[in-house]
Order: sequence, then structure tokens, then C-alpha cells
Amino acid sequence: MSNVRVRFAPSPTGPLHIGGVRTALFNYLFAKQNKGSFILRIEDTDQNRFVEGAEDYIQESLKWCGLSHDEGPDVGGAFGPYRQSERKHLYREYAEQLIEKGHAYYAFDTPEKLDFHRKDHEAKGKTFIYNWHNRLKLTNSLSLPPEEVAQKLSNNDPYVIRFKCPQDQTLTLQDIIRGTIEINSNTLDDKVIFKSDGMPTYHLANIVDDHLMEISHVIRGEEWLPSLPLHFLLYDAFGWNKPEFAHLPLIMKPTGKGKLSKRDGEKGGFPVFPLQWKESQGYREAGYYPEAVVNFLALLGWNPGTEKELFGLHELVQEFSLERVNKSGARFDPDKTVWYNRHYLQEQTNAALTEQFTPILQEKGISIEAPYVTSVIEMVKERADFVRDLWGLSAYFFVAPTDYPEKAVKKQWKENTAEIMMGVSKVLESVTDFSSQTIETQVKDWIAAEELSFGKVMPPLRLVIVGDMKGPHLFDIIAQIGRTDSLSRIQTAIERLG
RNA sequence: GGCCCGUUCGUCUAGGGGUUAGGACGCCAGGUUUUCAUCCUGGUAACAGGGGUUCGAUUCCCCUACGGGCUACCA
Repeated sequence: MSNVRVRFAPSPTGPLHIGGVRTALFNYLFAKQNKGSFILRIEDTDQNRFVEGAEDYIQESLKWCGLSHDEGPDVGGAFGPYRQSERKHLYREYAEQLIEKGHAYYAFDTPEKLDFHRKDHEAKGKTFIYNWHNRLKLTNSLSLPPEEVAQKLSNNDPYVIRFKCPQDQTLTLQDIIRGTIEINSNTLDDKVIFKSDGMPTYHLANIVDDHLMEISHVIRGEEWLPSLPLHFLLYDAFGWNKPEFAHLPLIMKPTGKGKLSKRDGEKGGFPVFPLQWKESQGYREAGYYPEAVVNFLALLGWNPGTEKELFGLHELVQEFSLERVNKSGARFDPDKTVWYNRHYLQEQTNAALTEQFTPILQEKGISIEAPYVTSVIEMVKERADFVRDLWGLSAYFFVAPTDYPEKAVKKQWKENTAEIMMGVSKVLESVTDFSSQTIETQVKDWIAAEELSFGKVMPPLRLVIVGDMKGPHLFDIIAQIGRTDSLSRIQTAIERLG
């Protein structure tokens, strides 16, 4: 494929949704696979919906995911500017070009009037469509005498420019994912392409910019499929070559109806945004690795056709293909995202995890040398899904237990347990080389010598050392916390439990 | 309502005219660990329904149902 150029074109109206991240990802993968360019274009033609900080948020999100763009508002490029608001001066000329060619017309109908028509039709159980069957009954440069049109224009009467949709045509559309789609042009409406505020609508700006920026493939969400006929028509009206199109399936709610929304995240306790946005937490803040987010997003709607499902970004670039993207919407599965994160956490080195865990330890008021933390991590990391899980899994390595679960005490603390623990204390005091292996051998020898059973010694010993019936190999823990701490934990437990 | 897109285990999906319909997540059970978790092994569970076409359909076609999207001077 020669000269692939794709763009991710979000609107800065709020935080980037996880579905938007996937659209960006698929664009990125396709571009890189074909040695092409991945372009970021900001579609801010609706000044009413502009949200402060949204563009920065988009940039930061893409960066966090590792999806760097080759051209964009921040890095520039040969086809700039990359914000549509900064390209404003371009669009009117193209809209007027369409009018000259007879593909578009001025329309003077007020929003109130149109609203009335729509409500009126609805009341009668019909749908109001501004197109071939009624455009001559409405107020526009097709229905009005030329003098009156000229008059209105010179009066600066507000107007929009509408695309004149052709009549009685069967349009044949091509989509890489969906194949051939046929549609009757009579069901289409004369979309506004240029607004009365002097800005183009999405449709015009999109086509003009994709053309000017020499976009080769338009990869976007399925919500755009209904406007594909218009876009085809627009390209033809301008006499331009079309890019290829691929409409991605949507990401749906884990349960219930409709597409994934901010509310679902709040209800289900999982993020729907890559980064924190106001009160909504992001994947980053929730402790996800970007590798995990990229991996599960890639497999949501795409698969390699093999049983492999662990992919780094680089592997995805190699193996991705639009042809293997599914047609149907995919329900979002929060459990699987956790599973992916777990995988990427296990892949971290102990040193990296130590670094990631240290801030959490500091928050808990623990300051201890890194090698200690690293060996603790080595012991507990296989149980963790997130770095933050590490604290719950390892707190007893840093802080001696202060109380013991009632249930465990009841089950493990018998009449002679204190005495047995005292005996274990003596063994621990006498162990010369305080390593896990040595401690284990000597304690076991002692148990044998005393003719005790493991069940009478080990469970209560775990309870006093850990403060709970959980954790790694007990002798590893004892060796890790050291002789002094171990002895004092046993002492404390005897005092408390009698 | 109209237009368009879709429909394989609960979920993500593989597959494809004749298969024991495969994998993953989740769930359940067993094993390991004298703990908990991990881990290992196994199990549960699906072709939306009805018509065609065909020797044969889950696979191709049609209809229905269901799901989804769009239907703004929003993207």
C-alpha cells in the first residue's frame, strides 16, 4: 500500500472516551503497519461545545498509550494547521464552489420554522426530511426567485448552505469492514454543510480536510456509517478521489442496553476514560498499565485469527488488519481488563515494581531500604492484579499485626498453643543462620522431637507472624522480617491471646 | 416512526456446507500449597426463530424477532 495517511479526528468536547482511544489505536496500527502517517486533527467546528483542557487531555491520553502521531497541532506537519478552527477561512470557498456547480444551495429557513415542521410531522406520525420532495416548498435559493435570494444575501439575512442530495439514485458504498452497502438517495436529506455562524459542519470540514491532507483511509466509529452516503456524494460533487473507509463496531455496556457510557463506569466501578477527568477516574490512575489497556482494546473488535491474545504494541502493528475487524458491537468486559493488567504486572521486573510500590509505602509512612521491598515483592507479586494490591498483600512485612481475626483465633488458638509458641521462640532464638531453609529445618526437627503435629504449630505460628491465615511460605516470611521482629510478634500474640 | 448495520457459550471470540463447534475471561470442581492466593488439571456453557437452496446447513438466500447506530445550523 503506497502512502498511507490516516487521521484520528476527535472533537475537543470532553475527555476522550475509551472507544475513542480504540479508534485512535486502530488508526495508529494501520498507519504504522503500512509505514504511513498517523495524523491528529482537532475537529472543533462547534464553538458552543468547546471544552477547556479537552485537547490537552486527548494529547496526553494518546501519549500515555504510546500512540504518537506524526502530524498534529502540537508537532506540526506539511498539511497544517491541524485544528479546524484555524482552517476556518478555507471552508466557505468550498461550500460556494458546490453552489456554483449546482450541488448545494442557500437555505434561509429559521431553526424555529424547521423545528415547527419537525414537530408538526411527528404529531402526524411522519418524519420531516428536508430533501427533494419538499425543498421547493421551503425557503431557499432553489425555491425563491434569484432576485429575492440576492436581496436576502445582501441584507445579510442568516443562511446555511445545504447539500442538494440527488434524486432516484442507488448509491453503492464500499467499506473495508462491511463490504458493499447500497442505499437509495431519496431517503437522504439535504444536510447542512455550512452553518450560519460561518463555520462548516462536520461533513464539509471532514471531507475538505481529508482531501487536503491527502488522507488515504478513513477509520472511524460505526456511528458515522449513516453519513457515509453523504460523504461519498460530497467527494463526487467536488470531483475528488475518495479515501477508503472502515467503520469500526461500537463498544457496548457490560450489561444492559446501549453503548458504553460514563455512567457505566461509575456504576460498575471501572474507568471508561484513559486518564482522570474531573471526578471520573482514568485507567492510569486506577493503576492500569498502558500496555494492558492497549492490549484489551485491540482485542475488542479485532482478533488475529489465532489463539494468541497477548500483544505488545509492536506486535499489534505487525499483525493487525482491518479485514479481521468484527462487524458487531462488543460488550465491554471489566474482568478481562483486570486479567490483562495482571499479566502485564507479572511481566514487570521486581526492581520496577519496587519503584512503583515505593510511593504507596511512603503514603503509609513506611520508609525502608529498597532491597527489602524488592524481596517482599518477589514473594507476593504473583497474587497482585495491580500495584496497589501489593500493600494489602504485604503489609505484615512492614508492620507487625496488632489484632487477629476472631474466626482464625478460635480455630487455631488452643489451650496449649501459647506454650508451643514459646517453644518455637526458643528455636528461633537459637537458629544460627537465620535463613528460611535453616529455620524450617530446625523448627521441623523441634516439632518432631517434641512429638507435636504440624497442624498444632504451623497454623497458629502463621497467625501470630502474619496476623491472618494467608501469605507465602511461612519460613520465608520469618526469615524476611528477621529474628527480632519474629520473636516480638510471638511475644505480642502470647500476651494478647493468652 | 424512517434509514442503515449487526446476531456462535454469561462475556470477548475462532470456525465454516458434512467438526466431539476450538480458545480466552468469568464461574464451578479436583490437585498442589498443612494457610490464603497463585499455579496445574478438569468441568459448565453457544450457532436467535421460521422458511427455503442442498444428499446434507450453524455456515448460502429470504422473512421475522432481537440488538445497535443515525435521524441537529453536534461531532
